[in-house]
Amino acid sequence: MKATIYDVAREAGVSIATVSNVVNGKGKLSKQKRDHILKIMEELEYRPSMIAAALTGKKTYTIGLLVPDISNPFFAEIARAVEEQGHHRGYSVIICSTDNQDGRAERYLDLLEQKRVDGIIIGTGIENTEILKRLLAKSIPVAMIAREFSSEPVHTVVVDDFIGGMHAAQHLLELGHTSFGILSESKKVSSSRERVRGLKQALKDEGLSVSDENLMICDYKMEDGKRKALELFQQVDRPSALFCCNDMLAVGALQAAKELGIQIPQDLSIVSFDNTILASVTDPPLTSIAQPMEYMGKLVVDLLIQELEEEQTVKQRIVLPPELVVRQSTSEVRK
Amino acid sequence: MKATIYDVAREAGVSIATVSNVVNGKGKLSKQKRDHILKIMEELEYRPSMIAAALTGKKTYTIGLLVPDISNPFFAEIARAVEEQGHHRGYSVIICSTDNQDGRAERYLDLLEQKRVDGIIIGTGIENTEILKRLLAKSIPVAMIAREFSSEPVHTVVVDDFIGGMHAAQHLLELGHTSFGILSESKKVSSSRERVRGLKQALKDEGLSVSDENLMICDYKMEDGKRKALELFQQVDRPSALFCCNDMLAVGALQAAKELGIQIPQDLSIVSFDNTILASVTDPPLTSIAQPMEYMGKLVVDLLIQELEEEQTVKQRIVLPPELVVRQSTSEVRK
DNA sequence: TTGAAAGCGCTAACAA
DNA sequence: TTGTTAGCGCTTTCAA
Repeated sequence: MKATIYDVAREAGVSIATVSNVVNGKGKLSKQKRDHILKIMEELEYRPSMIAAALTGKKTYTIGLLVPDISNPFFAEIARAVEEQGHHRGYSVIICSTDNQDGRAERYLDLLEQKRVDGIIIGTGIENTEILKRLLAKSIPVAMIAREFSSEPVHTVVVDDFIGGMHAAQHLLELGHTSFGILSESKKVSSSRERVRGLKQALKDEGLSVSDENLMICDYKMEDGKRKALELFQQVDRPSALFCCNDMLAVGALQAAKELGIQIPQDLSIVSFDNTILASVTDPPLTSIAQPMEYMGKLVVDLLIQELEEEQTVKQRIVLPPELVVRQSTSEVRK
Repeated sequence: MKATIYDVAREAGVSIATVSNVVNGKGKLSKQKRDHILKIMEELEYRPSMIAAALTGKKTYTIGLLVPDISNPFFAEIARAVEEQGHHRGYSVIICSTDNQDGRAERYLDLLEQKRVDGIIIGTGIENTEILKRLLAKSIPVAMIAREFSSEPVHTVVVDDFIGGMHAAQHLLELGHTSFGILSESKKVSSSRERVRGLKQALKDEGLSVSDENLMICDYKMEDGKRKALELFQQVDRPSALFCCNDMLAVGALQAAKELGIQIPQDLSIVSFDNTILASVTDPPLTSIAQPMEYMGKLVVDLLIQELEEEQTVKQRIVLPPELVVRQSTSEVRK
């Protein structure tokens, strides 16, 4: 059976309080006695139960991470950064892939609450704002990453999606494009919404626009990007430039283009968003708006831990600048 | 403050035992009383503490997943499958990226033990077998995925790496190649070792071999694959075919080739392993030996849960067949 | 069918 | 400096 604090105490001839003290580095006791107890713990392979500790009021040192899909490279990189910084600060992370479904998110949130996690990082869109409001009302620390929730103050780390969308537009405009298509995620995903808004705004500034039939709403899956891209490409007036709200969709578009014999970038320029590993390895490599994923992950964790350790109440909203990375999926428009 | 079982009991005018029963669907009590209690729980937003439940002997319904790097697409897909099936069966998963460092793995293992996880899935190479032996000795359920640990019986789900290596060799041999290079991970990674062994065996069967200077040992990072590939490509007798132990390394090799102006597959054929999303989007797309990641993830979880719920002792070792997926990174050798 | 009470492994007063 | 003791929120006999 597993050794408990009682076993150690008995074996060492001290009280459990003393053992507890050496485990937590508290109290003053002779180095000799401490070493002795340490030795006993070693012998008994004693592993203090964080479960029991948590029950007495300590934290669980566990946080939850909600993302649409951990196998999506963007969220995989975010997760890695969160895990890294969490671990560094003494917290473990439980992953929760929501598939962008409110139902799943809600169930996961409930579960995390039951597991008494110390905080939750949300990187997934949640349509029903009630869910988030209820969560916040519970006074369990929450921080958002790569997603916004504007109707309530929450710690947030995002890239300026609107500016990112504008960057994409400006790049395409400089290349002479005048007709545009968009592969976006559902409007409930705040980041995609902003990106599209930024793109449209920049176009509008030049007296241009995107027609409704050229704006395709997709799932966040590659396959759906491909499907919707096929649809888009087969319309009568195919645009000369395509903006994809993330690399996954862009990869789908790339595949659709290949299937239809559309040459990238000669026949069609593509700008994507995120700049994950995918953007650098595709054929051709994708021009993409980069998000500093690693840094963002580190920041949310710090924000969250700051809140739950220092109970500070000023909610921060950190907005990082996106960066255009030009590769080979964009070129001057063919006259 | 959070509602406890006492609050519910008091409010409902029953004992905590009764509340406990309705939470767990045990005991027989009138539908009326049950509904009443359910209603109170709703009102109080009662969320039973799994921490407290775990302390009384119940499980934590949490498992740990050790992988080298969750941001690596292969492990991201494995993680997604593990999370999915875990969630389906009622378990949460804590991710642990070890960077292939024994030290990190050991610390994570200790932590998971303290958190009293119900079981651990290991998908990372651990050099020091003592660590694993100690873990197994503790009678905490363990299952391996995509990695082997042969000196002790453990539940294991792997692809037949040896056969996979042979497949790669056979494909290259059929294309007429006679000189080979290898980008492998460290020998401590059992899967890579077996893949290389399979490749070499198949070559040997044809009277061929790989010279030592053509076998490069890499980190599991893309950058290192590139670095080692550059080294390899700049040798006097550049091989006409390259086998990469995983997609990440192959992507690195692709980049090295591009940098040196080596055409793939005209100047060099590349076969990689894993068939992650990367293989399908690179330029050119990679011929790769596929592992059924999703299925493997589901299987380990089932194996692990079977062990920890039914305390069955016969350790299973499930070996799945790898599958050659031909894309455009391989072609007939140029005479 | 329901309740009282012991106990899970630990922390944190409070005493000694 | 060290020990005693009362919880933390739940499950689980055992009685009623």
